[in-house]
Amino acid sequence: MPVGTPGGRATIDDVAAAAGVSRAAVSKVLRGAYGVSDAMQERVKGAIEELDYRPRVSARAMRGSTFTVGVMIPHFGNQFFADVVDGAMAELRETSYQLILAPVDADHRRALEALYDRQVDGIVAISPLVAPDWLAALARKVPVVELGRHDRSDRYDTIVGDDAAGTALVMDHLLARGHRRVAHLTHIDGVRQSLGSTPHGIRRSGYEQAMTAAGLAGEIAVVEGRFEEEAAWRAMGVALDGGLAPTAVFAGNDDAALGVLRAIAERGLSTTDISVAGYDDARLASHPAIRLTSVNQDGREMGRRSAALLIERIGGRAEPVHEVLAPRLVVRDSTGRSAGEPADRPERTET
Amino acid sequence: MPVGTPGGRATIDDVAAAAGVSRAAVSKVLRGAYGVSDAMQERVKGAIEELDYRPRVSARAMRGSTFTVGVMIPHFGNQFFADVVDGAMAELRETSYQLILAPVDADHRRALEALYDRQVDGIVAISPLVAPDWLAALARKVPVVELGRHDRSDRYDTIVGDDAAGTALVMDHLLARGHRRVAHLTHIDGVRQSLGSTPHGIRRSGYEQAMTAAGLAGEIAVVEGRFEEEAAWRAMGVALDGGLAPTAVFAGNDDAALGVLRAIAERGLSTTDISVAGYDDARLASHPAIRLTSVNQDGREMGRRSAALLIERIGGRAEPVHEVLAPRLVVRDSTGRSAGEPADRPERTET
DNA sequence: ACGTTCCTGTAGATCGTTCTACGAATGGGA
DNA sequence: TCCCATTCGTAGAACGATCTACAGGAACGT
Repeated sequence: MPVGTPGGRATIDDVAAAAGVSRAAVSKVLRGAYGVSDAMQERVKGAIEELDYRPRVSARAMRGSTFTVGVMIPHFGNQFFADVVDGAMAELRETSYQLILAPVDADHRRALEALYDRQVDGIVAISPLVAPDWLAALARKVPVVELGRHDRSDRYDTIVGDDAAGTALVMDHLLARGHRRVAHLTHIDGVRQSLGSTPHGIRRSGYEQAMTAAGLAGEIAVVEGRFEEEAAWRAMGVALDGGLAPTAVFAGNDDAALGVLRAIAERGLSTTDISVAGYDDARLASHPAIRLTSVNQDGREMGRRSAALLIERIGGRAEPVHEVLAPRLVVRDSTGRSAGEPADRPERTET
Repeated sequence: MPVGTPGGRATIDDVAAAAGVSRAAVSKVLRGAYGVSDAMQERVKGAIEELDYRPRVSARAMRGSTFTVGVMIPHFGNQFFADVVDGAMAELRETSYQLILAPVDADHRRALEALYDRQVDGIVAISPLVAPDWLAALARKVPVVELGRHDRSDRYDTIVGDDAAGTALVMDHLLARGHRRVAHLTHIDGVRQSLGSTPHGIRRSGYEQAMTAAGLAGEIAVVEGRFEEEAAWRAMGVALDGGLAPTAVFAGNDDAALGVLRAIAERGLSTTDISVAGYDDARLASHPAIRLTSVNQDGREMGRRSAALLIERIGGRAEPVHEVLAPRLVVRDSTGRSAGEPADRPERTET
């Protein structure tokens, strides 16, 4: 955009007038449609350049599509979600689709509606708390791909990590190390029956099952916080001060794990006293100052894949696709470095 | 949105038909305009509810405004930027404006154009690399508030931290601790003369000035990376392996500082060997596992303030506003914990 | 010379809102 | 009874693109 027109915005009519052709002709050139001579092409492109003309998406939206894809993530600053966005962006790079994000402020549905109101051609969302039938209704009007939902609607596609398997990996690891007083930090939402269908719900019940199966039902201790560093830190602090004394904590995600680590460190303890494991394997987990055991989910790949599915949906696919990705445990020092073991030994992976 | 209309999307005409009134009447009710009886109000609202009608933003955009504010940040996953978005969202919460984000993929201008094409009513952007006159041209067509630009256009408002002052705080601190071989990790962009006007440019030249003023011109060592953990880690690693042996590193932001810390730790060193300071004072900097000395800029407040300025601009203000925020140094263990000093002493702040 | 075909370009309807200008009641005062 | 205000509601023209249907002309074959 060179220094543009002085007053308002140039329209397709301005371009047509400047090039001495009809409005329809300009539209043809813009869309690369059939029936345009080289001479006209030339003149129109010149006029577009000169007037610094850019078609309005809103006007286009009135007929047909916006070539815009909406992405909704519940929280910025979460590395995993950022990776998802990155992946989706990479997938869309070579297409004519532009990506926009709707930030979430408490109500997930409002963000989805905001995208819908703006007539995006499709939506990629991480909104595990939204009711299935509400989502199905939305998906009837605009293609939707959901990340992290365990329900299987035939109206929207889903991509989800196998949270039960991931949780089992973590719990097996901790229990194998001899831990008995294992606590869990969960994300508490306003919704009731989300236990079986949300990632945090499944991680929580997976924890409880694993404890029960190991004969440790009596040791089950769930700390209710949120999957953000600060909230988790606060909740963990309260729990510790209230007498909770676990030897290991399974935090529902890495941000929460960071909060747990903070709470522990503030009380003069370290991961040799209380082991900590997280979930997501955000980049920071591998940082030498953190060395957090975590469950790897490839956010970038998930984002990429979800964008690809969405494009298929926009292209007309009607049959639902549901993909489940296998998680991978990455063991680091935050759990069970035995005394004397070197701190910088290579990471180990279990699938 | 209850389970909605079966086929396409309900329009204002559908609502009018259902309520047995004219299209104009429905529009009046929607906008809360004058000249509506209670009875009609009632009927129309009923029909809207029943049909699950939501006005299309695109159609509204054809006449007047979209009540949408666009935000552009260069990079997700950066805590500081996330705070900015959070602040802007908080400021807009009670207004009728909705916020959308455009993610950036290499070209900052493309993201800004994407927002412009979608006819947002105003733009908040962090795009220090975009040329001033290009930005001025954009700002002539849509209100723009820029964060982190040191130029003062009278077409767009700016909010910026005093990077020169912040840099001086860091450098004074490091030099006062007796460091002489202080290196700097900068962000390298494709643009030439950005030295004097971008935050990273000013931080870099501030570093060079401070070194020169201290008679250490010969010790100046600038490592060129990017302000992301991974890129900074890589660049620092190369530099260290290439023989660079500083006693302190001033990283241009906190993400970069994390990368520096990683590179150092990987080589068997710690912050007692090489002090590290960052910039932004992201939440993570205060984490007990990191304890990074940094320069605090209140991202949330900046975001809040920029949204407020934007609303003023949209409301018609023409005179430019340029605000400069004073930074504050937060000293933590990553710089100069003297041997024997306890690790958990309270943080100190210098302004 | 005439008809057919192909290639370019145009007219004009259309999408879903907003909003001005106007018409139809109603009620009150004279 | 008539007139004028006031109130409530409607008709219809925008807004800026897309895209179908069509018109005009050139090229070609007979």
